[in-house]
Amino acid sequence: MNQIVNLKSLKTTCQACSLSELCLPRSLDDSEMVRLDDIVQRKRPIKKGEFLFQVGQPFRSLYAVRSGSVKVFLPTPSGEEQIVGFHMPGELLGLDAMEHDTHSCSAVALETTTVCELPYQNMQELCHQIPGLNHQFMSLVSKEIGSEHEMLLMLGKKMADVRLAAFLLNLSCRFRTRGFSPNEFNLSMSRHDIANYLGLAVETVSRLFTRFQEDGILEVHRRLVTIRDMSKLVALAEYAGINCQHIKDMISDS
Amino acid sequence: MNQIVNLKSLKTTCQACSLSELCLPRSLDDSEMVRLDDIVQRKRPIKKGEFLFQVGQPFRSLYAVRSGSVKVFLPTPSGEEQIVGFHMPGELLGLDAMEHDTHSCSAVALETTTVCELPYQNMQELCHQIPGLNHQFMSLVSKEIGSEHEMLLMLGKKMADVRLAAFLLNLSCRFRTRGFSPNEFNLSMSRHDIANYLGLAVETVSRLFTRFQEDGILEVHRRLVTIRDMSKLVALAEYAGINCQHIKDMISDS
DNA sequence: CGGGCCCCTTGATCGGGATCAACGCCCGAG
DNA sequence: CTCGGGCGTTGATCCCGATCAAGGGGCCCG
Repeated sequence: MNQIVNLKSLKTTCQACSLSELCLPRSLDDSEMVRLDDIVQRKRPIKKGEFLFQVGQPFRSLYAVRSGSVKVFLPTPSGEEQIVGFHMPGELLGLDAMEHDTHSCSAVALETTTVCELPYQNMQELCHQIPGLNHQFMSLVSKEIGSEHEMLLMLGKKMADVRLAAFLLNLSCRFRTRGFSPNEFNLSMSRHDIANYLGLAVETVSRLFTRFQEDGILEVHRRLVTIRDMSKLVALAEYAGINCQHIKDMISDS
Repeated sequence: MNQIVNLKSLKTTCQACSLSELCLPRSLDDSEMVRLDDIVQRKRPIKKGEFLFQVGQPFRSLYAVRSGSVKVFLPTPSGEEQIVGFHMPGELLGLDAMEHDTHSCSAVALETTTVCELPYQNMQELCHQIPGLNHQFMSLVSKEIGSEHEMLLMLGKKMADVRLAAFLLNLSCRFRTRGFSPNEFNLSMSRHDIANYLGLAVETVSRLFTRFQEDGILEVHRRLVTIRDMSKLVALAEYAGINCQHIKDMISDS
């Protein structure tokens, strides 16, 4: 009896999910959402360090992060890795695997994480039946491509401090969108991961955090980051050519 | 009368197109291909330096390169640009615009180029009617994401010589796939563009071309590149963690 | 055919960030 | 509690590739 209650609480529906505005259900009506809900498999939480999938595995499902966070990376033969993204609740993973029906990158949880599994076969069928779902899916895919373009710009042209500033600002925005404070948040990834993602050495990232603190931009304690001067951070990141208008609007609103 | 003949010759069909195996028509049957053909608008050739679309323009169509080549780039407020890709015949452009119905990057012809325009609205409808088309479309999108992941790896971790080697090898493969010589080809982009794309300075690229010649890897005359020692090139590029197995197979075949 | 511009190359110097090295701190395990 | 190890910081040095500078050569234009 008790167990049934637990199962029910685990089996949150898309309708009840606070992320539905960010995720696939966006702009679906109630009946459509129920049908999406039917194919979604909500898995037991995965622990920090566990793989969601690994490069080379057959591709069966896409995954949407429900809580926690995930890093996605390309392992190289030499044992290094290149992190290509960090994923937060409401974001989709596994899009790169549709080409060869094989995962071309690996995904590992950065903390205890829950995901919704979307069997691709079923997703295709449902996208076929619900044009709005297909549209939202394409939109998320397109967003992924766009954000990778921005990343190419960072890695190709920008100084180390600009990269870190843009990274922090990006996180800040994503936290805000999810209802968390944009000014104070915990990094779920290590300095090593940040450095790897930004194409820098760990030492450089560490030194930059120190410098940003000295400049009064941040306050940092271990992985807790507090943004003290958003406008300075924006000024730095604007060199990245990233459009920060919405952040400026936010600042002037408050 | 004469004009009619010219129009007909311009109006190549998907069925007759030598690129159909690379492009969207892949795995469609004849009747399906005719329907795809109906929505494809074949435009007059665009000249070197002309824009196919520009950042900020409303998104109406995807484009498939038919002949020639195109560079795609993000312009920054400061007037620089970051090239995010070069596109060859059979490849799709404009995928990043589906998110906001606005182009988030610009595309310009590197030489006289012809493209097939695919009005997105019609594409969506046709994808809905032809599952095979939808699948091939998703596959091409996925491929785009995958190749951008590889680019992130290059820019994040690799030495200049490895980047250029991997770039040339990548071109070589794509020429081969299109029925051209993988060992001798003309670069349609300037040194400046190559440097920009690879996150290097023009001078560095130029010096590397010289060094590769001294090492007997290449022969270069202006934009004509001849690969003299494919295995050395592969050895260099393998440091990039790029899978070169198919190239090795090709070498041992010959 | 001649001039100018752009593309490319080559040389010299500089500097941002990688690398090497060492240490402090937090945290979990025993 | 103590020990050990991973994570993060800081300092010193080095090097790859950027930048500055200059010159050559092809191509398009008049």
